[in-house]
Amino acid sequence: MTRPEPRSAAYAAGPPTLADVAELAHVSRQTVSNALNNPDLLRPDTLERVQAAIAALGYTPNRAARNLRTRASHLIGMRFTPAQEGTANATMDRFVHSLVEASREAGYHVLLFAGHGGDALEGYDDLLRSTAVDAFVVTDTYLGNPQATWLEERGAPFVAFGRPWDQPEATHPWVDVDGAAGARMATEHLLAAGHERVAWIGWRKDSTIGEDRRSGWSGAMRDAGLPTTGLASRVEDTVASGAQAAAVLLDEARPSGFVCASDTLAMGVLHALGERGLAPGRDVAVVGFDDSQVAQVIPGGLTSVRQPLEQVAVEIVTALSGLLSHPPAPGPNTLLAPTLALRGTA
Amino acid sequence: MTRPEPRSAAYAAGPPTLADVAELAHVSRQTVSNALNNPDLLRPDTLERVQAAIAALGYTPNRAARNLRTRASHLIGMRFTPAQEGTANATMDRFVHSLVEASREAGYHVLLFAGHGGDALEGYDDLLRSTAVDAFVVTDTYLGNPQATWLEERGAPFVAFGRPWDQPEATHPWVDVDGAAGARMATEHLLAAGHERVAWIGWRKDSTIGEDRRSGWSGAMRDAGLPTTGLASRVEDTVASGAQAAAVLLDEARPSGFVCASDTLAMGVLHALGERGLAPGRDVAVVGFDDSQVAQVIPGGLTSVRQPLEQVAVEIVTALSGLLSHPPAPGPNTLLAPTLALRGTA
DNA sequence: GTGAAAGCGCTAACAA
DNA sequence: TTGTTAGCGCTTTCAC
Repeated sequence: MTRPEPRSAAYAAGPPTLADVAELAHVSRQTVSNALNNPDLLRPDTLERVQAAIAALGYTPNRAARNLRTRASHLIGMRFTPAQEGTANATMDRFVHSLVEASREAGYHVLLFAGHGGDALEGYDDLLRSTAVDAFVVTDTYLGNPQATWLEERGAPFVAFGRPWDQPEATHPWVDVDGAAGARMATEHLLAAGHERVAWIGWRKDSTIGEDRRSGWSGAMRDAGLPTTGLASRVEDTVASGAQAAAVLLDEARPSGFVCASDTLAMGVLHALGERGLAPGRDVAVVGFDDSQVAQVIPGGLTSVRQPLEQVAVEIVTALSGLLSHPPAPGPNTLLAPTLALRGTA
Repeated sequence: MTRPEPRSAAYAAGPPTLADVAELAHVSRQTVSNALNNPDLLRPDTLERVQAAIAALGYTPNRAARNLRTRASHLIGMRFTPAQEGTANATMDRFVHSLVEASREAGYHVLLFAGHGGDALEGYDDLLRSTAVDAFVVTDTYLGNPQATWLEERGAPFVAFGRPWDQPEATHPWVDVDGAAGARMATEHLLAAGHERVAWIGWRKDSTIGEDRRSGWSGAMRDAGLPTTGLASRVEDTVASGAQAAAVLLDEARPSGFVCASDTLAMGVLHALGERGLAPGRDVAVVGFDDSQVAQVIPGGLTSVRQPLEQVAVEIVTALSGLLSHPPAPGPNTLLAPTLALRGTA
């Protein structure tokens, strides 16, 4: 004890420390620490006295000191990429909030960092080497990016939102949403409503996640004994591309319904329908993907596949907790089923 | 120096420490520290040798240790509230990313926390007392919430996104967007296009921010010598409310244009127009507020007032840096002008 | 310009 | 059950 006089809350030059609590409760610093971390070790009356002192001073352990000692920050790092302008993609907002909430319940906070221009890895490297975070949540695995591999090589704990499509040798934990099941659900919904010519507008072939969703559509069509030839289009994820693809399909294949890989593409379809005076939902059915705000607020609403992001976040934090426990207890990877948000277009 | 043998990067049991670098460069630990924090103090050749060692080991200072010593975390805390489902409000996503980016340039990271159910203050209190963050960014001042006052009482450094409308005695730094100027800009745009009966659909009167925006509309109308009687409506921020308000106004006041306090309300107007077979932009002009994804992707696009969130973030971080420097240098509060994103509806 | 010593606030190991 | 000792990795005096 080097500090000459203890600081009361009223005269605090800074937040109270363990020593202040100890002095007030007439115990040693270690006993206060135990009261916090191993309350079972204390005699009930001592514990009570210490807790009273803690409450009286409004004491909360200093994070930096605790982090230094325990070699843990209780921080989860995540690279935050904003929704692209001009698209309807908006899963991030919902996911981040879910992650923050789920992390809190597990005693963690979420630290955001940006991809430093070209080098996405730099942010990870910095945080890792400075031991600023305990683990990462990697969200953009679908880009075929090297982050997962890179982190795995370094033995950095992380959980991916998204399966390691391109890395069959990957062994890291992941949580994902079954996109194929989502597209199948959407397609079967249209088939059940009597549609027979259901078209697909998806992403370019190099998008594994897009191909996965597409397989849900083609599988459902095949299972129903319906042809798919000429009914599919692979384009960029923009409204204009969706509109253009829809126009071509309407001319050449006369579909009565569209299932799309994204709400952005679905908006393109609505655009194309509008230009032909066709009413979405009545003349032609449309289903999007992601249940974005756009799907929710456009007149009539856009039927869309909704990812259970809250559940994804919970599973990710569970996996993370397992990973960070001693000894590490990697849980099973989980594949969650999406739901279909029914609205006016289907 | 208690560690028996230095750890090379190859045999690292953990990340290298200052001592490892010192040993490799044949200098003392303090010299390495100086090389990092006060390079001017070193002789060029020593500096070079130390830097080589740092690079060789891939050394990055341990955050927890540095934080403990310097009593700073280089973390900025922010309460993250997700966009409400069923609305078009989506400023958070863009703002958070801008903040992360601006913070990075100033050497900070962003730590997110959730409002613990009812008690929004709890999250702030925890982080503050555990000295987990250096400062806060407070975004939801418009709710008339007590956070700003609460933080100010405790002398906690923070910058608000939003003026302290309800607290005239507040002296904390803030950055805001001039909502009145935005609504005025939108209104004047319609007036310049020949509209004379421009209606306003805004929020309830207890929303100061809503009243501010409304004043931009009414001011522009007054300046143009036009009447506003019967041309305004105050409703809840939902699509349904917007649609209902638009329907009433169309029946009773025959406006040729609408300016709305949000894109959500503007979508309601589009809804109402659609039901009457009126074409947005051609028959009736509509302007929203926030330039959400919805505004960007609906067929034809929704003209909307766009907040300069990137700039807001930069100003906030600037203010924060001033606040956290020694001695604190509070900058001037800044009020930024929005722009008008012109699209099909106006 | 460089090195030695001290200590930030906490917790792990051990002693009493 | 409680207290003592040591030290996490870093930076800040202060000698040299």
